[in-house]
Amino acid sequence: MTISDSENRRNKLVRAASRLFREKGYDGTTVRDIARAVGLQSGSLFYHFRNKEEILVAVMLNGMRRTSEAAENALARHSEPGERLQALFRAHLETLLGDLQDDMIVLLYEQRSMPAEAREHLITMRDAYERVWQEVIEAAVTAGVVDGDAALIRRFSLGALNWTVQWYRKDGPLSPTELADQFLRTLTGPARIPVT
Amino acid sequence: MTISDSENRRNKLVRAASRLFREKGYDGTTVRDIARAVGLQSGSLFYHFRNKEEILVAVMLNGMRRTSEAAENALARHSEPGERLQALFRAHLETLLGDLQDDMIVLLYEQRSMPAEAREHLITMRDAYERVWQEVIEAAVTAGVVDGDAALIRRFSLGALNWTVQWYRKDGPLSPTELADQFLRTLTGPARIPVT
DNA sequence: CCTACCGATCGGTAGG
DNA sequence: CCTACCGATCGGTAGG
Repeated sequence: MTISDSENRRNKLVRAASRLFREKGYDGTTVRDIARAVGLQSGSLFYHFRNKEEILVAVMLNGMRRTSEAAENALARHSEPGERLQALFRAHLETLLGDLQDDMIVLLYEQRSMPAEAREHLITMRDAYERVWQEVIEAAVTAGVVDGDAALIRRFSLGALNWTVQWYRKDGPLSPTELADQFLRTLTGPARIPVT
Repeated sequence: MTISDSENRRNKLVRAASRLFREKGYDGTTVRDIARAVGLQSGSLFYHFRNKEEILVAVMLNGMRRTSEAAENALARHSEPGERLQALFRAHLETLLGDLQDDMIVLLYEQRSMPAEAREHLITMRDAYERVWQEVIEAAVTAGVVDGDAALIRRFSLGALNWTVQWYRKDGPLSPTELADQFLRTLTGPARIPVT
């Protein structure tokens, strides 16, 4: 199966756009910036996308889809509540700080610029993702891995994790996986989570 | 002491701008939007500010200054490590979700649009603020109120707190103060923090 | 996919 | 603080 040249070019445009949107914001990025990044004239961009918003939608859906997939795959390999919580922390942070980091940051911070219909679709996907978190945390509470209200723990955890994009450096001392484990330990207290 | 009309107008512009920057982003807000919000012609705005960036700087400094002041005032009233940590959590969230919420959200999310010199000034202020957090958390670790690495706990906590602007609703069940206490309890585990 | 272009809007200024 | 305006740039289109 070969990837058509047009599809390939489209993907390059989406990747260039996600980097630019992250650096300069959606409103601060021009269609000329994006076209230039892949060696096109600005008018040619509209052969691949109907308008600028459509590029943003592609970036966001990409980030959201990969986040959900990573969580699913990680959870499929564990059944014990503490391990599932750990797998979810790791999957989230590995996706957030991995090679899709640009998409993820745009996903977190440019919701405002989304066209209404696509934004609603994204919110539906995000709600489903948060329900997964809710269930995993509820099971962890029941098992005594963590204490407290599950919804608060979920918001507390996702907030702390999502905020890492503000300060995490790849050349720092901790990998995303190690950082996820450290954060989880902060939440559970020492020695309540299995070491794998 | 009377406030001059000009100063008053300037303040109104800053407040209108902070609301607009929060709603539509800095790049998505035009000087015409801001001027219209206080009943001015767009050209007249430049009688009060040299340029658009200067308005953003005013909003950001406002938010950062009030955050630091709130923390100082809160800490001045406590000496016991657990109480100090609680006071800091409360002060941060009360400022973040209080009547300066627009300024605070702009402060958190529009750093990119700041002119270089003012941005460096803000970073200096933020570093000082985070050092206060670091010291309070280190004291709390020493006192056994929380376990773990102080720098990680600081980032975890500030991340979780700052993220509340994404989902907190004033008409929800918890006040900012109550939410701060709940979050702190999530961090410390049950019954390690004094109830006041 | 390029060339050539358009109408709209932007931040900002001059002169009063 | 308003009027009148400017040069630059924006997202997007027509025709090939």
